[in-house]
Amino acid sequence: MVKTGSHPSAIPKAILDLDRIVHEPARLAVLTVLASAEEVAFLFLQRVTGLSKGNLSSHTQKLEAAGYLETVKAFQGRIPVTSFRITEEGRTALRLYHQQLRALLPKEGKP
Amino acid sequence: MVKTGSHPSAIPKAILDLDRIVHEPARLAVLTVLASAEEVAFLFLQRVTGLSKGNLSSHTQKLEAAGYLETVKAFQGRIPVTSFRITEEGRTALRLYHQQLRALLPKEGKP
DNA sequence: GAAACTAGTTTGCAATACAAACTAGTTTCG
DNA sequence: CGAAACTAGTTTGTATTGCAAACTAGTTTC
Repeated sequence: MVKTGSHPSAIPKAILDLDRIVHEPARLAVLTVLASAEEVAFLFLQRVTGLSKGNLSSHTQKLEAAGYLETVKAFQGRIPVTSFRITEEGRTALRLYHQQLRALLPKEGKP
Repeated sequence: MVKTGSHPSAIPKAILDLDRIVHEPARLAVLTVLASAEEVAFLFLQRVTGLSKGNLSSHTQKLEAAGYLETVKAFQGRIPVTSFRITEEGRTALRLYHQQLRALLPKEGKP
């Protein structure tokens, strides 16, 4: 029988409401790391995510534009070092994203 | 203290391994609906997802190209009706995706 | 038989994501 | 010293998306 009408679940539309800034895997990885530490250096982030520098740079810029992280520029001796901190907004967005995902995951062990 | 080294979790890289075909919200919504019924009509799918026709059409084509659904063309009277069925591969991919998400979601009620 | 409607596809455009190439400076070594 | 190689990160160009407006093909209504 072909489904053409009747009781649509609300889940499909909820999926479309996911925060695309967070949903992008590269950025989700970044936010996840940032959420686990006070401040994280660029190169550390690059190593743990495996992203290229360029790619990481643009994703962190996008996250900064969204207000989800802040960039800290400093020097280690005379070498420039860029680090990042997740903001409260970023933490909130990540938490919300997790909640939304939980809501749309079927209960463990469904056919 | 800035994090520059030490014990990287494996999660960040796992996030990057998510199946992008499934990860796109529009397609995840489609697959989710298809997984819940034997066969689903185009227009029904459009209504429950809220996607535009063009958008839905291209996503179903992409899912078909990935082998995750099959398209069934038929006539209802003299009107053409397109329906979709999830394939075994599609079901497997969706299940795997769910497992991966579960693995990377923190335990309920973490700060 | 023109106008309006149904069902879906193609198209063109804007926004990504990504890595190669570049910038700016530092350290090493002949 | 000064060229070569290295560090840290940004900018750029390109290829891929995601999306809806415009189109195709046919059907029903007036």
